[in-house]
Amino acid sequence: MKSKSNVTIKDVAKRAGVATSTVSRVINNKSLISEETKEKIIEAMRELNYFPNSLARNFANGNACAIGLVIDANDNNTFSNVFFNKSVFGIETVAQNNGYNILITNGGEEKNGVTSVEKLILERKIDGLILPSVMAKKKLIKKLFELDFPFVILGEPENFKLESSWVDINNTQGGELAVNHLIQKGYKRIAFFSGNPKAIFSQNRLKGYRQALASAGLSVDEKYIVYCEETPAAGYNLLKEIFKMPQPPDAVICSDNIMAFGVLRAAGEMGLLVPKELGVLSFDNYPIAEYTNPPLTVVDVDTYSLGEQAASILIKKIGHEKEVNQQTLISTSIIARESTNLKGE
Amino acid sequence: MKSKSNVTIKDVAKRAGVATSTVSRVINNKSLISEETKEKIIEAMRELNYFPNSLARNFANGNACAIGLVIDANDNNTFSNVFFNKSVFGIETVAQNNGYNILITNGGEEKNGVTSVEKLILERKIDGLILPSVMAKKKLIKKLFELDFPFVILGEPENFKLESSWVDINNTQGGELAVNHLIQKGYKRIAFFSGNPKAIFSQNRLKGYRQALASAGLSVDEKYIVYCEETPAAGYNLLKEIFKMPQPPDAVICSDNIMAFGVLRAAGEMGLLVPKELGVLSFDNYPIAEYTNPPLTVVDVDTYSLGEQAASILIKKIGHEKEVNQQTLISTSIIARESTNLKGE
DNA sequence: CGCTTTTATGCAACCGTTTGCATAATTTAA
DNA sequence: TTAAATTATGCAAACGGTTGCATAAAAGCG
Repeated sequence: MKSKSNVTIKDVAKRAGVATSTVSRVINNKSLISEETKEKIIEAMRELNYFPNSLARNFANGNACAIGLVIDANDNNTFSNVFFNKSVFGIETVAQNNGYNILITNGGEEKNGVTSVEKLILERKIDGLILPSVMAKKKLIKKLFELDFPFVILGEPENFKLESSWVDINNTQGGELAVNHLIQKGYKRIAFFSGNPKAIFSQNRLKGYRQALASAGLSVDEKYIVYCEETPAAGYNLLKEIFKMPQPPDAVICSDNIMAFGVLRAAGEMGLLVPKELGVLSFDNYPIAEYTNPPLTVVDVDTYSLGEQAASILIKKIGHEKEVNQQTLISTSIIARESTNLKGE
Repeated sequence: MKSKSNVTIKDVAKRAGVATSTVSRVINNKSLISEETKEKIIEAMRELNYFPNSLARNFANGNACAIGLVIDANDNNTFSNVFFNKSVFGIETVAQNNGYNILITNGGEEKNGVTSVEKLILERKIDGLILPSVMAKKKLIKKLFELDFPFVILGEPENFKLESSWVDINNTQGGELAVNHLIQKGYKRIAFFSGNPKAIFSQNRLKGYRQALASAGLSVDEKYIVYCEETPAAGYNLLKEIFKMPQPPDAVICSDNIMAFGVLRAAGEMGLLVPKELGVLSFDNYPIAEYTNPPLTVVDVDTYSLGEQAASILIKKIGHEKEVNQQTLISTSIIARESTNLKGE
């Protein structure tokens, strides 16, 4: 059909006066080939401008050289999600370096009882799967085990936590880091404006928050822990609300930059000086974080590494029949900016 | 090698008591098959839980069912770039619906005189290419023509503008829209804070700006047109600078949200009321735009559609031997917010 | 120096589909 | 009623690699 009359391995073999198997062995540098024939073959390949047809190779080898990446069908902001994007970049880089392509798929839809992910696997389009924890439903994971199909979860999953491989940001450590930074700067009454309490990352951050306060010998005031949406409006309202308390906090940890944005605005309106009278710290380092007024101290999460790790674990799994499961946590770090600089150092 | 002992077309044929060719014809619903055998075959496929092996299909058909997407090797922010991401989402969606995968590749590196893009093509890993205009260098495009390989450029290119297919945001119309909106709101002296003057999109926006002013019978004050980096600092400095003029502008169009951010901060410090004393409008609608103080009026560019268009043009090209080249412009629209609401309507 | 071991290469089957051509079965035309 | 046209299906050769097995040549050994 689509011919373009291309050079094949046979042409190379003929030209070099050897069998196709020998050429194949040179391409894959397998077994022992004498230096002499090797050079002859490489020369022939160059002369004919030969490139191995990857379709034929994949077919013969029975692997697609592709890894599937499930995206959240319900979140049509997935692609404007910085968290997601940077990890995709990490995945992409590692995959590329190992000769794998990325195949993005919508996790949701089901057709005649077969999900699109399942179809991808059964049609042999992918050799492994990376999926965000929100997509790691029991049913799908069971299916993957059944098919003995290699996969890695992005973010700590709710189910099969021990039986499967996953990579996550060390949110507990991040929560500790946030509190320790604020304490070290001189803040004493630290509130926590959390996102969705059902999300595991929220729970872990809170865990770190509690641990760090305990280690510092400070008590946890449950009224200082509040859950809300990750919007500026929520941050704005929450700050105004919490300052009605007889003893309001002197610092706030926000689970999101956008929320912190609202907190800063509210502080401005209330005439509260940041960082003198209120420290503000947020998880994640969005591009806007350095441009807020004052610039925002953040817990930086390295989602690029997250992606890198996920991909390299997956590729290892694809290679070896049985691999021990692996759970990896990526450490966070503080980027200190003006919003928590209590002593004006 | 990697067996997993899967059901093949032969098993289905045997089960249904027909030849493999007949099964194949049912899979591809080609030529005429009697309803009777068709049903028999479909039944057999269901019973055996058969899924066609896409590796074998791709090999037999000689197409990879994949489209390459070149990313800018020099821009390691590519993946945090909202513009880019939304268009990728659009490309992805269309590709998926047409049975194509996306294969992302780094445009830059060259090895033994062969770029990675070229390698992808020669190894038959992709059937078509989408590349951003910054990556559409003369050398590469010539190569693509030589190989008669289908491609679409994302953004108006500098070279081969007429010979190749491309899709872009209608930046000229966007520039007009911005000016018209401001005029309609009652602003009279409109400045333009542009990005890189060498970028074609900047030139087009400026063209629209001039055209709209001319249509409205307003003269263009060249001192109102300034180029700078797309950072808050640049916007901040530029506004302070321009207000040293004897007759400063009463509105500013920024080529980027981040720049507008700096302009708003400078206005705040200078005691300039937005929108009463200064209208501020920006290209692009970042998530922060609705959370600035006051919320920012923007020219919204639909990069999702941009991606969709690019992908569907490419897929058409892949299908038909020769297709007339196509240049498509995606219209922009105004999202009016408080920052240009001069009359407090 | 003959025999075993090692090294280098060729032969041919195989991977699972697709498809041109041949043929059998059925319908149409005259 | 028979030849021609149409419809439905099968046969087998591709597609371009990879790889187990066989074998020839070279090296090592006693």
